[in-house]
Amino acid sequence: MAENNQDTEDQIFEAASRIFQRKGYAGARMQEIADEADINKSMLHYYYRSKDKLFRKVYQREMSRFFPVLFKVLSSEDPFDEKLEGLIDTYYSFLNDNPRIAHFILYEMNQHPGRFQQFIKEKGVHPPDSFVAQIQEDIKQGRMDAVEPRQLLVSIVGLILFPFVARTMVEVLFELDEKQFLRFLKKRKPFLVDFILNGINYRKQ
Amino acid sequence: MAENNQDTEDQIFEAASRIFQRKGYAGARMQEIADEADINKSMLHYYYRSKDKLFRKVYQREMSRFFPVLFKVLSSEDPFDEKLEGLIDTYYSFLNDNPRIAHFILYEMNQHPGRFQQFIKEKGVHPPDSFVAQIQEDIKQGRMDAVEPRQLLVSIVGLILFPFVARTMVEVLFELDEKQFLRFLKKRKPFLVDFILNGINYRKQ
DNA sequence: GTCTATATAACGATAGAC
DNA sequence: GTCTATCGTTATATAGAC
Repeated sequence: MAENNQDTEDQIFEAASRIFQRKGYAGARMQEIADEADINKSMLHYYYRSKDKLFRKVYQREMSRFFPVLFKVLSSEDPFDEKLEGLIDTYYSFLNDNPRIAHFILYEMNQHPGRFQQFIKEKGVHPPDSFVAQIQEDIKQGRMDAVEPRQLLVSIVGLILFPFVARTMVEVLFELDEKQFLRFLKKRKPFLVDFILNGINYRKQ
Repeated sequence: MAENNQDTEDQIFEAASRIFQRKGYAGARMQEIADEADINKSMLHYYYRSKDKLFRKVYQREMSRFFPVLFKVLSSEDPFDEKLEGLIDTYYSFLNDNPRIAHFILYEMNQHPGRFQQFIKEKGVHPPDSFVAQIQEDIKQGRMDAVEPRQLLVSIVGLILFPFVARTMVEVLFELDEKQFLRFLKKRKPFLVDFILNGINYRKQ
């Protein structure tokens, strides 16, 4: 009882975030969010007016969390191989703490491309120029094959994200329980570093 | 008018398949499916009883289309590099004809893991043993690095699927219109072959 | 088999007491 | 701010005429 304003508001928000990530906008129920927050359903409307407005706030925050994690690492000064390792480590622990976020983002993004585009423009989110420049320099210096930076970036992100997005597929087809799946992920980190560096013929000088 | 039984039934089914793939189960409306099929809404219930039953049939068919495309190519007798090229070609043209299917499958799979597992067991779907055996043989013969076959398989599939699943992300972040995106995909095919073969240090003998 | 009309239930949202 | 009760809409599903 007597839990008030900011606490209640946050509690609703976090509950909504979990439910929307789990069920998507259309599949989520206001009653379900209220139950998850252990709060009366009418409080949701009191603080957020409507399901749509509540969803938009959740959407904004999850988007704002997802992309900086990715792009911040990419814009560091480290050489490519170290950067790659850093990215994989950072991304894996982030996705481990937010196992549904990649799914949520990919799904809602395709559901409302316009909303996503607006978000990206307003926030000025974009792959760091310095990353592209670094790759071009590495190619010029003969440290890697002449690859298209965008193809490489999509490949790296895809390789990292895919097991999280397709977790059920991996678990069921390979008959892994949760523990075995986590071991699979752990072994994937060194595998990916080797695989990607080999893939572009990276050689440190 | 006067279009009867099998035709009507199929028309409903195909319309439902498109709408469910576009909106997901929760987001799809029976009225929307009826409109898409250009058929009276009560016909949906006449032929399929309920939204749930209609969805399950669509789910079954899309699953039954998706996995064989993947696993059939993998179980061929071709050497690894040719198989890889064949897989990329086949998968790309399949995904091109069914641009929403990967999304649909990944989403509904995670929404009902139990249903997916049941489907996989009943249909006996699994990665072909011959593919694993081939990789082990190639490693033994020194034709590729000692990689874990499952990590490699997940990587290949992820590299192919990701741009389709994250299409909006790629288009918006790279500021590509539809035509430019298709060119990106086209250039991706040779890129992927090189990238993957290099990634495991494949050398033909 | 196909249509219109309607039952039934679920859900988002609001009113009003405290 | 929090609760209960309820309104208004929309969605699925069915009844019944043709």
